[in-house]
Amino acid sequence: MNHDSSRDAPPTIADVARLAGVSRAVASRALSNEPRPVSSEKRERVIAAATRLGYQPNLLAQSLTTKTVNLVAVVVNHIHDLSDLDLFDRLIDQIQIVGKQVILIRIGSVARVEEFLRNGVAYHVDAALVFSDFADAPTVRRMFRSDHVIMLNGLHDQYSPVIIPDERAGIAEAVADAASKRVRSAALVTGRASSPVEQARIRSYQECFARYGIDLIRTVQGDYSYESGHAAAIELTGLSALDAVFCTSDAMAMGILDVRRVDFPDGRPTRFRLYGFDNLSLTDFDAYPISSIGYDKALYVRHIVDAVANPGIFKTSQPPVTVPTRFVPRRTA
Amino acid sequence: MNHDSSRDAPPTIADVARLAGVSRAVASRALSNEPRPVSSEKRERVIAAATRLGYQPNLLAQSLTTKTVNLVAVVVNHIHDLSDLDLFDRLIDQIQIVGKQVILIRIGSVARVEEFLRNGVAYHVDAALVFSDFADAPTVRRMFRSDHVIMLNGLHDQYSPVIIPDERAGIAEAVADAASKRVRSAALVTGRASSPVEQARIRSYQECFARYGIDLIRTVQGDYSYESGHAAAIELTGLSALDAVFCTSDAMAMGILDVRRVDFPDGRPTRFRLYGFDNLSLTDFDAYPISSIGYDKALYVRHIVDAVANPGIFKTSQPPVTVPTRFVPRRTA
DNA sequence: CTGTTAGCGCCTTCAC
DNA sequence: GTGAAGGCGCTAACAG
Repeated sequence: MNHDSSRDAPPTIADVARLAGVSRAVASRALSNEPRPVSSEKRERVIAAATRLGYQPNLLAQSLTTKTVNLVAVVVNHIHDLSDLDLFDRLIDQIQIVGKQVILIRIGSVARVEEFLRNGVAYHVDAALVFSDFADAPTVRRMFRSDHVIMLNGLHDQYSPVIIPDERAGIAEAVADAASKRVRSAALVTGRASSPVEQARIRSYQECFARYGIDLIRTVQGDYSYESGHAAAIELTGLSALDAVFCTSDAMAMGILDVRRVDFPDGRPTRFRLYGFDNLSLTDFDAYPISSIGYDKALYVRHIVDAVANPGIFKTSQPPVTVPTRFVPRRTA
Repeated sequence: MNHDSSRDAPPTIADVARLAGVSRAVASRALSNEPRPVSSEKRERVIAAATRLGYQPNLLAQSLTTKTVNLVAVVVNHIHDLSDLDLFDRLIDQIQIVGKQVILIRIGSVARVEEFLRNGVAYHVDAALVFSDFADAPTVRRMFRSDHVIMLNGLHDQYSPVIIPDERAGIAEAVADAASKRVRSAALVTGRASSPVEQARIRSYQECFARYGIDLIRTVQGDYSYESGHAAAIELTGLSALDAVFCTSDAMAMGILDVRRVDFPDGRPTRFRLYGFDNLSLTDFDAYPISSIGYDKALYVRHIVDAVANPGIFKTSQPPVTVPTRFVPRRTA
């Protein structure tokens, strides 16, 4: 059934060694990426034999002895949000560049986490990058039998490296922008308050509002989605003395913009200013020129990949690596 | 360094067996998902021991004997397009439900394919799902040392299963819709013509135009992106006798809509009708009510996962499994 | 039902 | 520089 090779089972290193007329050990050394003692004559014979057989090493077997699988787990709730597009493509690319492969694990719910733990269906990976907020650090360490979990979801503890956007800075800039435009009253549209990241975000907004004397007259809970933005907009209609609406996701801001589009001719605010969060590349579309808060995704990814590639440098209780966020003005504010 | 277990190295099945006072084989059988002969008394002892140790099987070692890795490679160009969001989340979820994990492999270029082949960094997976059009069937079989590659990119041969949307049907419906609205002349905005899928798509449009006597007065090449839609719109301005514009992606249609928004008050066409392709969930946003062509993504994914889970049923030269597409009217047409 | 044995494919000692 | 031997963790096959 193999349409590119004459033998049935894939060739092993033993086949290569036999064809080259050397021992398995020599074949192994010749094929290694590290410099290992082999006479250059035999090395060439081995490489020729490997090529002829179309030999591909079995990485699984290799991992069994080397204890390094070159596999990185990326654990997510789902890849559904628009903001995911901006991040994961880059992340996967960079992980591959450092010679590792990505196992993408989708954890739609806590039930899924428990199932994983029960059945042990998770590979023993070199590192796990945890975006999902359904799993905390100890759980993930257990899932992958590895201390090398990198927590990106806010559920970290002192034992694992952490990389987080410093959202306070961007929020402060956005609120300062509003204050400079004489905003006195605001509404805040939030996501799921269960996430620690979201809780911190909300606190930052509240602090900044207080600092600038902006009156937070209404908080509406959404779920980051466009639809929940729609709903929030309806809940906010009628509030007359509303100078600005801050949303903790761009998608929700998009929903609000669409409901209140008459108030934004050409995207510019006539009744209230609109601030999003995430700085989606989607806001480059003409129809959604939403002022937002974002960070340098390339830098974020670089920090993550650094942590993956250099497991040694982390020390217990080391402070999180942060990535600065900043306000990105567009027409809606 | 293990913060959830007293021992340093992760426990192996030998540890579990020792603690339970049984042989490794019995422990293995007791922990197996398949029904294997073990006395229920020993089974319980083994399970208790495994729980106490926090034992997680090493899937790598397991694979080495069972010859099945429960790993599926999903090979993509990138996950950048909006249409990807609608598909991959579902796909990964369903693959996990049948008990397999996804290795997501991003092949940004043909150079990357060659690098993969040279370095042999690809795991020996149970199946490879190929969306990327940078790799053809023989290449992918070589990459993964597996005949079980499922080609979804149009580059298939007779030796591997194929699942493709039947795009002709949806295109025919869309063009019929246009014809029924007295469209006589049209422009076509395409993606990269190098892809066989795109070539077939273009041919389908041309055939349908001919059938209904619609005059194809201009073809513009884009790259599926929003930006290329913008550019195409500018290239199309000035064509006076233009009744309809068909795009081979929704993103390009969105770009055109934004440039010509004055011609679509409330999304409804006043000068020409606009047809997209993909039926993005994004077109549920109020700002982009684009008539499109789409298929049932759940059905598509089901066929793919069926093929993954049942490697046996495919026979050489078997015809492709198709998924019907249909026209989805919205306001722009 | 149970335990022993023999590998899976690979790499790494360790003598030579 | 080389090869033989042992072992990574696990399960299949075999005797009992």
